[in-house]
Amino acid sequence: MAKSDDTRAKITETAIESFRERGYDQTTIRLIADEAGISVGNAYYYFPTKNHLVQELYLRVQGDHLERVHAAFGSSTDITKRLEIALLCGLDATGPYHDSAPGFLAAAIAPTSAVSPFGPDAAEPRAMAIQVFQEVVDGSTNTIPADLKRQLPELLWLAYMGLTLFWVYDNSEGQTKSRALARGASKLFGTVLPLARLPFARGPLNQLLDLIRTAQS
Amino acid sequence: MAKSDDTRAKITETAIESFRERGYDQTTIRLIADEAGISVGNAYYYFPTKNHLVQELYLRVQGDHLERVHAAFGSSTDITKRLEIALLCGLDATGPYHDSAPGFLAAAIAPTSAVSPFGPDAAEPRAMAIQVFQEVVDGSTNTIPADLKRQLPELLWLAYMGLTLFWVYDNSEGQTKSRALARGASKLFGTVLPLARLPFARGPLNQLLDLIRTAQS
DNA sequence: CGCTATTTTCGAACATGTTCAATAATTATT
DNA sequence: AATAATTATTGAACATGTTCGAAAATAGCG
Repeated sequence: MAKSDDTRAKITETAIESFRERGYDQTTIRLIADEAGISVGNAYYYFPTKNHLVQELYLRVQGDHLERVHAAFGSSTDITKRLEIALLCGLDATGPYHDSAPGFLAAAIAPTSAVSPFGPDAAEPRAMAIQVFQEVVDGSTNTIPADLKRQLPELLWLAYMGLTLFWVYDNSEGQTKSRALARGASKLFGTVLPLARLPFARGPLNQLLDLIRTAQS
Repeated sequence: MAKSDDTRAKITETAIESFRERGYDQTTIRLIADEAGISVGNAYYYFPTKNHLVQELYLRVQGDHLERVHAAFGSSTDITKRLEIALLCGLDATGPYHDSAPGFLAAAIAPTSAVSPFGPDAAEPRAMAIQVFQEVVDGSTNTIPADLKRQLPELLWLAYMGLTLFWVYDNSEGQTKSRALARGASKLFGTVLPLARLPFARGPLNQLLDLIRTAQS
């Protein structure tokens, strides 16, 4: 099986490198096959789809995100700060791919696609992504209503997906706007979260949580 | 120019019909050309891209949305009710295309695509879409802070885009979940909106509006 | 080892969006 | 009306993701 693993690994590495350097569109299967020294058909023996190769890249990026977050959390225990760190580290991790982000996004968006963040094929990278926000919540010392706290990691992840969507369309120099949005959103979250404990906020909050639960089911 | 217009119209009609019946992927340029009785190259003389044909479909659907909304508003002057109507009518208008929604979405999502809802090529359908929510606001008798009121149509449109995104992934029978989400979100909006007038809500609200303004600029 | 079954590899073929040089049809000009 | 210029149309060609049947390499087994 060593030989087989070799081939697979060579394809993966070649593909990821090419995605990094040339972007999604410019990376053709024929190119990958050439550079990996194999045939086109052989690549398809290991990866049923070009998007399955993209998935390998996602795994790398998610791993990078998690690493960056760990390095950056430091001793921060305020959930607002931790959220900001998580969002900014996410932007840092995806930064190098901004140029060809549209291509990747288009590949990811189709629900039937291998890389749809909601589909079964992407369970692993998705779990890693949610893990980041799980740690944002778990490492915080803020007092948060239990039911909200339970849903928070997934909610924050969803917000992060929204930020990523914005980032794809963000043409500001160095994606400054996205970073500003990340900071501003974290801050806003920080000012709104304490309100969740006020009695009159329970109504709308429960409504919101119910709504999201229904949508997820 | 009559002949030219004829050709263009025949292409448009054939394409829209095919999109309706066969969906995005199954509708190939060769098929359109065949059914329209012209050559492939000629289709490209009028429409630089397959997605430009999708745009024609969007225009229809947007027109349909607006019509439905007008018919359904009736004498409702409560913004909550009007919002619910607008959202549900949107789902009604797009309903027939749910099966091939992923294909359309993938085509629409790329910022460089002709059909990106944020790009310049889609200015017309986007204006129509925002128009719907402009009417939601304008026809309401609720008292709303002026600055919020100004941004509201665009905000609601953005929320509608989110709903549409959810709808694409919604596999419940008849997209029941999306409808429930539309109703629930409207209701929630109805309970939260009055809070915007309370003094202590000004802080977070202004923060939010600022944030969005920054993001848009 | 020799033979069979399985795994791996190959490259041609296909479908489809798109491009382009050539040709036909139409319009404008003299 | 004749000619030049512009517009419309064609079909072949190209790039690329994907499929597939055949061939080669490898593993399992007597």
